Amino acid sequence: MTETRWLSDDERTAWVRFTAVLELLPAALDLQLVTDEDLTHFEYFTLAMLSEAPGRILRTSALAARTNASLPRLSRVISRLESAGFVARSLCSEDRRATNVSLTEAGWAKVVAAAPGHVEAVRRFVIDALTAEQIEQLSVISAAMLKRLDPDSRMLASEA
Amino acid sequence: MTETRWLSDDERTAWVRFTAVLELLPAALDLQLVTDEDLTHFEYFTLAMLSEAPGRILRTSALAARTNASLPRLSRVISRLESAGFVARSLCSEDRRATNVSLTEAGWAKVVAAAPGHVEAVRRFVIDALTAEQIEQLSVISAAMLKRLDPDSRMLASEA
DNA sequence: AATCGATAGTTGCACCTACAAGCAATTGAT
DNA sequence: ATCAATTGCTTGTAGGTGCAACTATCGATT
Repeated sequence: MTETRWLSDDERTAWVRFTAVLELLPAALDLQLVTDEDLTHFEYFTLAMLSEAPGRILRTSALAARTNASLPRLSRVISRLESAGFVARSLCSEDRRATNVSLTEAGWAKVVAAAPGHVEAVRRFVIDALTAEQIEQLSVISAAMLKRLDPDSRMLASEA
Repeated sequence: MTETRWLSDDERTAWVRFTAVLELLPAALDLQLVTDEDLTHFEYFTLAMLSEAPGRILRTSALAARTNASLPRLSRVISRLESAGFVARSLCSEDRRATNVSLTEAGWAKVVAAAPGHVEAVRRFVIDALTAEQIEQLSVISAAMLKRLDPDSRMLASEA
């Protein structure tokens, strides 16, 4: 094994701060959605991805790719959203193993209702805390990290 | 309610990318530690915080503050680390409600063994993906977000 | 010193997620 | 046409975390 390259003081400071953000920000966003809309961030994100899909319908595995969720996880989340009336499952005619998940009217209404509060939280904790220049920097920096974290950009791709 | 201020295109791009990082990075760091060291990132962080404390000992609530954990969560994590032999509980002489948690020799050895791999992962996914200038930008940006997320900087403070 | 409220920590219960096993449908090779 | 391997999704089981309830102790007041 080669010698460990420890972090410099500047690197360490940046990392400690960034780690704190990684810990606190998701919790803060979740809290807003759970208290205001009774949705976890992941549930909201799932509904949001569906709402942006053409026809507001997606196959389960396509939705899993967009939300970076495992199939088992997504399957249960869909079940919950289904019993809340926000999504509906239907069979896929092309491949009878597959299931399509579609956003119901109630689900669409839920996204529309929840979006402003969520965006407001994103502004409060992130966007409005930064200058336009810093937002651009964050964008570039995030892209650089994503190249390492997700080389195939499965997370961002709208499906080839 | 006032009119929603939606995100501009640039803001939205930055946010989508940053969200992906928020989702992928913790999972990537966890994966390295779990597979290589059989420790969750939170367990590692707990041991690391203890290892940096004077005398490698801390009261449970002080440790909870440093790790941003609820007492119930930390209590159970300590129980696990204790049965693994990495930490030990002892009674606090000054306040008999409190418990001190100390790092054992085995716990210290575990941190020492795990640190290089973890730092290497941090480098691989974050530090080495960025220029020195970008690391400085990330540091400043994180600080700005933390001011909103954690106004009292409980997370970073080494306890007043 | 007796008491009431706050604090330190643990535990019961419910929920969410991961991993692995399972079932059904599809694809590819013979 | 048939069988084996793969794919799409669901479910059984185990483990981690949050919230609320609980015990024990401390501190302040009377």
